[in-house]
Amino acid sequence: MREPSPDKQEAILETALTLFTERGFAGTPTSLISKEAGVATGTLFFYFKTKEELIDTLYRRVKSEAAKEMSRGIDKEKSAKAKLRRLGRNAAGWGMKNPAKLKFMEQFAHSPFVSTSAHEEGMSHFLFLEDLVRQGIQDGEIRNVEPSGLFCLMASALSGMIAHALSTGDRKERERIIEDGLDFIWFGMKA
Amino acid sequence: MREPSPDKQEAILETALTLFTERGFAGTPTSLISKEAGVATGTLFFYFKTKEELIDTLYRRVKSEAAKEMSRGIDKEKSAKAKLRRLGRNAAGWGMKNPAKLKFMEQFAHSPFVSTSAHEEGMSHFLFLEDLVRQGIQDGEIRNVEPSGLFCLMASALSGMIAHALSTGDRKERERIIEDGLDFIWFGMKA
DNA sequence: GCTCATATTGACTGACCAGTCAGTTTACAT
DNA sequence: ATGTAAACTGACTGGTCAGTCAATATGAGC
Repeated sequence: MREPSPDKQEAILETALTLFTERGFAGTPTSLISKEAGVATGTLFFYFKTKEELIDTLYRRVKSEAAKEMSRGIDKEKSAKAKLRRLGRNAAGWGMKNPAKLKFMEQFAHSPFVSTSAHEEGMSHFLFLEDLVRQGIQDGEIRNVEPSGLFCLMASALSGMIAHALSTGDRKERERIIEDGLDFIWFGMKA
Repeated sequence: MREPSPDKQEAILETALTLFTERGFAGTPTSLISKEAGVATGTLFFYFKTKEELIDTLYRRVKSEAAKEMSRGIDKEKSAKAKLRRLGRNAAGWGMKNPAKLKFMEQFAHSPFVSTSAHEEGMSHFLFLEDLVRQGIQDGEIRNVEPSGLFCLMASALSGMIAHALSTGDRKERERIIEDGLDFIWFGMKA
């Protein structure tokens, strides 16, 4: 018997990530992915039944990783304000370190190539964030408006902020953009 | 001689808009577009040299229309706060009335199918917004941080807000989402 | 009505590509 | 060593589709 090689699957996923962000889903033939990943066409289809399954897996992974990185250490903070700020900084840090994954998320967030179920699963990882908002409202730290609305506003502002921070090469300026962005979000939410 | 028919070109663009948002760029064959638009394949390629030229034209048009609608009547307002609120309401109103166009913009904002030049032209229509922010800072109404950063934050929050408002059918709730969103944005910006 | 330029048609083509499969290699068990 | 189950290979195929083009329809000017 032989064991499936996590290395090969990983190589395929990583290559696909880069190529999909650079050339789009339809613009990248599976043959190119397998070639760049150093495996045969057949191998790609051994690990992923279809091209769609490949992008779906990729989407789930990236979303899940992003959510995990963002939530890192927020229970250590006690106030909603501090939690939110920590979360924002985590998000920014991850985005700076993984621009390809970030671009991938943006590019395929509304894409019909990614299945509805993958989109839903991706969303689900960020639900803890809505709870965080809800708790902040209960504690009187956050303005009492519909939490799901605040969550949307915060998430999109965050994403816009990171994209903008990435557009400059200067580290100092990036930090300034991030701090300003976090201020914007906090002032928008606080009671 | 015969004149090119604006009607046919319009029908093609309108059909393409719907199909692209529903099925993606690569997912919609030109043959389907022409069929649904009620013209022959050849006619589509008479009005648009390539499929890319078609989506580019569409992108430019939609972005330009969106910008125009958003800026409607903002010179009537005197304060930055009032201008911003008017702009936000315009944007929301347009988005509610043109969900397909909005979805198209979101879906293709980061798409490699749309040429760089079309992306740039699309962006350029929203530059007046950055000036508005700059003016507000000068007048002491808006917090003194880099205007381009504020612009990004505002734009992404706005877009997130509209998408969220569209997800409910109830008119009253929509209005609440919009008012809450505009508050969020304003509190985030004001001095 | 006739002419002519151009709009319109749709069958066709050449290229491309997702996914298959018959065969080959690998590594584990006995 | 040998058997064997599963990983791996890559040439191949069936289908699809962007874009072409020779033929035809249309309408403006005479």
